[in-house]
Amino acid sequence: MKSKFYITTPLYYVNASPHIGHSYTTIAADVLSRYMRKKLGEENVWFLTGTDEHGQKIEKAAEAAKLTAQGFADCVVLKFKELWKGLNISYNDFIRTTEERHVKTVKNALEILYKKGDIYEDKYVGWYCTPCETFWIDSQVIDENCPDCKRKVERISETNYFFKLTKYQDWLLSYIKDNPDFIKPDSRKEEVLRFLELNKLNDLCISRPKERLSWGIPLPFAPGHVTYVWFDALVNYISAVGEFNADGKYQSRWWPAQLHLMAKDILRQHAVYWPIMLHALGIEMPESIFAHGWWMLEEEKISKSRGNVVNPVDIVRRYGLDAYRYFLLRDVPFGLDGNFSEEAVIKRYNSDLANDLGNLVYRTLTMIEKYFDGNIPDSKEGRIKYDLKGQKIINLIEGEDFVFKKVVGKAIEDYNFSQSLTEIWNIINLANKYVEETKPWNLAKESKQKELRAFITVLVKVIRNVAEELMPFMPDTSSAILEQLGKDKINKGDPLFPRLLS
RNA sequence: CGCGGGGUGGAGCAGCCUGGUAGCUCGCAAGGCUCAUAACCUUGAGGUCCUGAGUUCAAAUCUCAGCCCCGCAACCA
Repeated sequence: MKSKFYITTPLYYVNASPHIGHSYTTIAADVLSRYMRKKLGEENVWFLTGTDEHGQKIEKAAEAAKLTAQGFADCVVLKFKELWKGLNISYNDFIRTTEERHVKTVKNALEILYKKGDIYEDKYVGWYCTPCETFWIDSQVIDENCPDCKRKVERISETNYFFKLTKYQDWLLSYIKDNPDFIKPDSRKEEVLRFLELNKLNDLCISRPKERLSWGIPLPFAPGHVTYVWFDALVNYISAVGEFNADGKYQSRWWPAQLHLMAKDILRQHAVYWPIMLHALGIEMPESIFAHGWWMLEEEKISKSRGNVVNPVDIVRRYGLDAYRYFLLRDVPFGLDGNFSEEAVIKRYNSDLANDLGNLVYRTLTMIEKYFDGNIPDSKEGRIKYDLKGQKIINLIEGEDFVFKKVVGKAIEDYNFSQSLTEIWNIINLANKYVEETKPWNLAKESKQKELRAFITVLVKVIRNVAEELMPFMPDTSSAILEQLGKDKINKGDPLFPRLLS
């Protein structure tokens, strides 16, 4: 692990409002960023997100909304930014592909590749599906219909510009093989490898004539054409954190990225197009690319006809922000697909947050009020003699090896968020058991103050450590817990997660 | 021969790569306890690990064949 951490989400396409999927990727990136800031220091972490705003779909959507393309994009960007604020996303930078810094870098990149001969002009003859913005060759088209959307395709013949993917296919294949951590998880890496082994890449058409698409970045060497969306969008990862100097050398404090995070549907672009673009530009590869799974909406069939789609804002309003963040990262191992349902959210909320965590904090606070008059016993006051079980727990959290901290951190660094949370819950459960085994109410009756003091100290330490480790996942909850335990006089107040009736 | 994911106690999953007493969470049942949010703790019931064949001393785990389910849509993470 390097001493700095640059992480990105994909640029979200602004042809509509953000949904659960966007929030998933971004929350995961946020958790990693927060964790890394704690580990490496604030100044050594850079978290980038943003929006992809060019292309035909945007142009069309804007038209439908009776706005200019830029005006339309501006509106949707606001929605994204609002959502990120609502989800407590701690991004350092938000880049839009319509910003000058980005446009400039894209143009530079295009120019460099053109001069180098990696972009060339050619006549394209074939079929084009306007709604899909996709080119098809004869064999793919079925009765002059788009194989994807089944609508009529147009026969077109036009001059376009192509990027020489073919030239670098072998290089990419061996790069991926030589760098086993480049594409994660492994199953995805295998997918890409197999794809590269079994197929011959086609050169990528990276332009659209202006007559057909005006909403894009013009090619510097062919002003009658604009760039294709993916060529535009991927470049953001470098345009946001650096620039090309006069010699065409890219310079940046943050590059290369430690991690590009995305969902599995855009792995191809990130694992094939992007590395080749970088390589052709003479730029270092990102350290790794991670493709996570999808959330399947359980009520999908219903929601399609009824039109009520799961909206992150609604879930947060109903169950709270941290419950949402917790659910997404806990319920399904990162990388696999999951099923989203409110029922599942409620289950997690009640059993994990209310019964386990919330209740542990609450019962502990109550005991501090009851047995110690609201003052947390000072652990410095004399040596504390823990009982055997208490000592075991203390060893886990503050023994030489800091086992607890280590296993939680290790899982996060492996991008295994659910595992990390499971480890945290293991110690929460251990603490709940410890209460049962120690029976503090008996100690109180027998006025065993010393024992009681040691007992409470164990619980307080567990809770503090849990809050500490939970910070990247549930920042608000962690702060609330630490604040409560930081007061001179405990006032337990309301439970953190009141049970929900389902 | 389209692509991809998957079939493990009532539900949701882990285990499979690197074969060797089948594990977790929820639910259910009984009991315990009272500091606590009808919470917490203990114990228990419940499984042909899709089918068949093969490899092996040994297969949920490896090989082959077959069956079945899901997505391939949108706001596409």
